[in-house]
Amino acid sequence: MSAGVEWAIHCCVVLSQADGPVPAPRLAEFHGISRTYLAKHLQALSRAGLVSSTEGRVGGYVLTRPADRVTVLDIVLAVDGSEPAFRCTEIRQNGPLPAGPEACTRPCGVARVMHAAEQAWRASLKDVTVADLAESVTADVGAGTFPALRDWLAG
Amino acid sequence: MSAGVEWAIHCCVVLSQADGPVPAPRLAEFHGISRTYLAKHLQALSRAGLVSSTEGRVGGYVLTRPADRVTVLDIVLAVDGSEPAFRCTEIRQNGPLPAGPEACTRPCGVARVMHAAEQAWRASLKDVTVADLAESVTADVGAGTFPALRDWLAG
DNA sequence: GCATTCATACTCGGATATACTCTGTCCGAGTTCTGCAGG
DNA sequence: CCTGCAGAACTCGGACAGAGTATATCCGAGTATGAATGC
Repeated sequence: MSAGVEWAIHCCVVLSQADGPVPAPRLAEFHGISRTYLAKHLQALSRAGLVSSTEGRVGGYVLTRPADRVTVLDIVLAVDGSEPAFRCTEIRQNGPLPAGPEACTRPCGVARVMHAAEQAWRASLKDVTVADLAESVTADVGAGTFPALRDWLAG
Repeated sequence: MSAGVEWAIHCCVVLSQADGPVPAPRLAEFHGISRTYLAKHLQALSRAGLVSSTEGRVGGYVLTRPADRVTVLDIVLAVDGSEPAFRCTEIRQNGPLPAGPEACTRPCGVARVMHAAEQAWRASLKDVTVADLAESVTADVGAGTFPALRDWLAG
């Protein structure tokens, strides 16, 4: 899995606590990561419609939806792509003893199992929102975190 | 996800229905895939202890355990590695406003969510055995499939 | 006819090239703020 | 003092290299078979 997913999720949590638009370089500096590469992933979020970008001197990124309407799954799919991890190549239709296409009216058992597992994975990610993550931050490192963040963003 | 996972699973299903050892080239020919590359993945299964290899003229691969004791998760982890897909880099400890290591007594919320999703994925794969897959094959393409397979392997 | 020996053919296993995606970077297009000149 | 304008600085967006991993391949080590040979 792409490491940019982690960056994107953390950035969304920060954006949910910011008052106005936050530029990409500021987000990168806050997390101590590469400015230019983070910008690439933020572009992916923008293409997916999760964040809205404004240009100009006071521009930056803003969450388009309320934090409790943005799921972790949304972010993961936006950054890593929405294609399933497992792609069935139908090898049962190859070789000297093939199961003809007419006999394969539904996906083979292997594909069904992998698909079900991916659905379970997605369902688990869909249950958690950015708002939930923000709450967990305050629970983990203290309630003063986000006010300090806002101060740092303003200064 | 590696495409070799699909190959390995199908090969395990075939091995569960074979009477004796099956050589890697035979498995590759049956599925219409690369001989040498399949051999590499079978080596992974051998290292993981899922299959046992015998050399010599009548050698080949055999399942070490009964088919109903081999889960799809076992095969996936053997081929793709057992490391989790998501690796937390603890970027909350970076930047100008870091959450010190002393405040991070447990994994951050993001890591917890990703870990839970991966657990759900693994649990789903662990529920299905090679025996279940073999049963689904007979249900999908007919009961005469495996006898024909055994005939082809013998011939 | 039977045991022994040897050549052989077949198997697996690891070491070796290539293609593709992820990672990281750079520069151009566009927009807003700010300073200044003029009325 | 207010308004209009021009410049500049800052922003995003897409196009451009490098590294790591998945893909594909080859050849060497080892073993059971089978035939040939000697008794």
